[in-house]
Amino acid sequence: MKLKHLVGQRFKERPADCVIDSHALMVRGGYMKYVGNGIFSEFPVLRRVTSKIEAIIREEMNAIEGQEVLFPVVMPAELWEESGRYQSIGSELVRFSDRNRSKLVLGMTHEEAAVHLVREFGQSYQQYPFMIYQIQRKFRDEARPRAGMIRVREFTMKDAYSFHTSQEDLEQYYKKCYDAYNKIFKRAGVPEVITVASDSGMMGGSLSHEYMLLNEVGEDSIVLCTECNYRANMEAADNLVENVAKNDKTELCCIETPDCKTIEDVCAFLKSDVESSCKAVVYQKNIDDAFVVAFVRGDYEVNETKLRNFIGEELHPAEITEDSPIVAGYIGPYGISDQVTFVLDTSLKGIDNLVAGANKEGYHYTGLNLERDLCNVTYVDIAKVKENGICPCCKKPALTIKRGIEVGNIFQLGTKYTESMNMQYVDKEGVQHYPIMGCYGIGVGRLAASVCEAKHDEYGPIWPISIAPWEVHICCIRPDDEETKQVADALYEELLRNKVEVIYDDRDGIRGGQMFADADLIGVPVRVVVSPRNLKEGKVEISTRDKSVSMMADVAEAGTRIRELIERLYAEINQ
RNA sequence: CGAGGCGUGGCUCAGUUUGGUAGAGCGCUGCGUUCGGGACGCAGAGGUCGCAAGUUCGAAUCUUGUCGCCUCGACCA
Repeated sequence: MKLKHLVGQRFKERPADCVIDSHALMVRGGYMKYVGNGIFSEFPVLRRVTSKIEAIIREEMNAIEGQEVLFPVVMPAELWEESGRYQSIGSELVRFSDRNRSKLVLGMTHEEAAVHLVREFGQSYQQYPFMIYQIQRKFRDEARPRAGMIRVREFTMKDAYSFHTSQEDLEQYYKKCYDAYNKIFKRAGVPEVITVASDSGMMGGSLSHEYMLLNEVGEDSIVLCTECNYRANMEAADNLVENVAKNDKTELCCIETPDCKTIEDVCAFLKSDVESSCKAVVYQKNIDDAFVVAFVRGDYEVNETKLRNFIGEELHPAEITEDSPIVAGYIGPYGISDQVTFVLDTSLKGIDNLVAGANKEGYHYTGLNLERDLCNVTYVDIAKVKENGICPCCKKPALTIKRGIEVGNIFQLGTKYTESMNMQYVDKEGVQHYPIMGCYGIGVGRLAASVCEAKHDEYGPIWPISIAPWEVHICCIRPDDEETKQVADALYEELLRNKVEVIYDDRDGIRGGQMFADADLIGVPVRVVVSPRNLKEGKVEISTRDKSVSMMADVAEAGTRIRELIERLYAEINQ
């Protein structure tokens, strides 16, 4: 490919609306073009990256007996009504009608389509297990697309669905898929992708893992243990708290605390510790606006995912008015209105002498002892883990919190979809059962953008060779010089003959600086500079994008040296 | 959906306060000089100033409405 014919313009200035580097570089480098909110087209450079990622995924999925299929993007609403998700999913699912007023949806995930495709095939236990997958576009009407290709509305995803006749079989396959995913990320040049335990969310099911690329721009908080291998998404991380009983039980007192609406105010006023105060966070159920109050120790935050899972309903932050059965700023578990559901976090357990709101404007209780003063006290883990928190695995206070980009996930789904959509098989004894499912996803475009985010410098992406748009970038400086042009042309031809993927810059009238800047933006791992200056010594210059290799090679040997270098780069990734 | 910011050639932005013939740099076309980290000169092309209504002799500029984008929040396999 000659660079002068490559579709997609590169330019110097950082676009104003790009917040993260990968987005700016991919726009500047002619990788992608904005079409609409959260919607982009891919130029050839990016398409070459994403198709390489797709090829790697395909190989690894096929290697664990995956069978590639293709589901439709547009599906009749009936299919989604069968599983119940036509109702249960919010506006993220695009719903519309065709000319006959038939209700349709845009595929945002394909569990329904997968079950639909195989429910006749899977009637006998003898067909199991099997896995089907596709690599396809999905549309999700995200509330707020952002960060370039990281969070978009339309995107390419590999989604896989496996079907099993026993939980043991699912678990065995889940492990295979777990390993296959690690291979995929390693082959894509990001072995640093880690797995974390995750919350299953709307997918349902029990066990699930997310694959995270640790990066500051990530949207997820990841809890890691520095002493053992414990890793979890903040949403799913267990929070262990050990309160040391002080045995200083005192009487329950109601004390006037004027204008003390925050924990800090109250603690300052009463000269008490935040650690022996009780913070209230108020939510309302989406379904009927009923109030739910979460009580956590003053220095903790509520983990809304864990709270939502415990309540079993969708929640939203409360709007407290004068008619509400609670008094903003003075909410406490003792004497709270019985119209309100409240949950006590485990961080409150074992505190003898608690400060909490008195449910009365301008008053707090001191000396509250939950087990003594309330009946039937149960504690639920609904708080966010804190830095240096106790690891649920090794019990050491060694937890740390980092940001991560979710590039893939795997779920043990169970029978949620096979039951609701009535997919059954008969076993040896002729008894009907619902197959057990697993599902496994990787966002292709997000992975490309994440790799760019993780591996770039101020001049452009530094693509791992396995997913780079090309393997070699030849810069022919001064193509108006006859010998230079001849040598560069010959090298280009030789590499093409040897099936090397090469992008060739032989533009006339372009200065070296601009050629290098363009090459940096395209981020090809091996760069070859053919110029009059080098040819004076009978050499061409071969270097890597990350600057780890830089050498001069004789013209006659250049092709061989380049191919050796390419092999070495592949070997480094696959070692 | 809530709060804030911004919409002026392909890109980055000035001009808006105080209304008076639409600007610069990059990019693009042609010619010339240059030629290893985004060169220079000359000559060009390209904009209903997001859209609509209003005020005015006159609106990029003032008013109202509307659409879009960005950020934070809500939301989220």
